[in-house]
Amino acid sequence: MSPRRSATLKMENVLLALLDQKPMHGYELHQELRNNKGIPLVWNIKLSMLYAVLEKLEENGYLSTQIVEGETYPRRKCFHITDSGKDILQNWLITPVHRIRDFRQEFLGKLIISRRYSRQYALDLIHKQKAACEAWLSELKMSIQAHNQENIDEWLVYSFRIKQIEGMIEWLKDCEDEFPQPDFSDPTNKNH
Amino acid sequence: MSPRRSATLKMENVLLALLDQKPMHGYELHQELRNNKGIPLVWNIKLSMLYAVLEKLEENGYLSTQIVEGETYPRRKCFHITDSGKDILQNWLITPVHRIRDFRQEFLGKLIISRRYSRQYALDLIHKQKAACEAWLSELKMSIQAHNQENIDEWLVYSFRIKQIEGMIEWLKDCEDEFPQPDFSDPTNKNH
DNA sequence: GGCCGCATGTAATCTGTTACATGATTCT
DNA sequence: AGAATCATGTAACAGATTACATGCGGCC
Repeated sequence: MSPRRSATLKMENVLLALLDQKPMHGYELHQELRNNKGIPLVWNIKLSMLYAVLEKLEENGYLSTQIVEGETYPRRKCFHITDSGKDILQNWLITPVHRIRDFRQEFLGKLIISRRYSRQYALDLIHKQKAACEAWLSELKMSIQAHNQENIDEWLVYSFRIKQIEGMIEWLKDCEDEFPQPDFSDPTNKNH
Repeated sequence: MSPRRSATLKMENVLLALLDQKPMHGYELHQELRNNKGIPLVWNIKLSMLYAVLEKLEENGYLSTQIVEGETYPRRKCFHITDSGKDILQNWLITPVHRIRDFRQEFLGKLIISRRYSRQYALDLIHKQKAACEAWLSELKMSIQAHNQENIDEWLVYSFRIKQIEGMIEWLKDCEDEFPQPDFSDPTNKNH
């Protein structure tokens, strides 16, 4: 009864993705995160916090658990991703972020994760995000047109956002070019 | 005894700045914020939250209060900025932000507020922030040099940050050019 | 009388983080 | 025996935000 109401997940999806590769217990997951090259640059989580988040994900039904009594090590609580968890993760990975402020952490997280699945995944995400950015850009350019006289404060804010988004778009283009390896893990068609 | 320990202020300085112009009560301050053109674009605060923040600022000694019993209106609690509050505000206004993620909200807030004091204030802030950005940039360029082979995840993160900061620097330069009015509120020398 | 604007706040909730508690195994 | 690592959590605290409570005065 009363599964804790799920606020929309953000970086928690990173955990789902790691557990989608292989089931792990909390401590192991934490080491996996620390050993990772890219993710710690955009997301850090303390061990005690990790346990709390995993519990929340379990309450929401995205993870199931299994106690493993070991003879050579203390008991472990092993987390498996559920079908519901896979749905949530899948959906997160193909959806661009909808707010500028979510780009620097959440979009980078998505991209790093999506690249682990396949190059095509990552490129699709990049294309969708570029479209979203271009929509923001044209909206902002209308805003700045509408207000450009008199008010400098508005000009400051809007022109800054425009510059930011232009940077994002340029960078997304760089990314498209910068994924060199032809994808051989996903040959020409969908899931086998 | 035990004045609530002051976490470093961020956007609360905006309130100090408005109260530095003239003392106001909470409700009035809130309207002042809403009527403002620039600030609501970077910072929104609900009325009930505002009261809580004002109380915190008072406990920290940055504001003092005075009850005003009116005959034609309900009783008001009028907030005045203290010398201590002026120090904090002054210091905030001349200090660039030290983390990239504080730029889009906190730096824009500083700049909008500093412009109300004088053009020279704003230009000084811009120069300092540009220097800080350039320091970040050269640090990041070293990081990306050190890691550029093999690891794409690191490249993603560092190259994005570099692009962001380059955008900031360009925009700061645009700002310098875009403050047209020769400052006549601060003629040639310091506070009279 | 009822609603809106003025004016102030409290209580509850949610989120994130840190500090602490516990205990087993392995290494020296 | 003592320290480090493995392993899991709870309790406490801090911060932001929402929802709710209260009461006056003026207008329709």
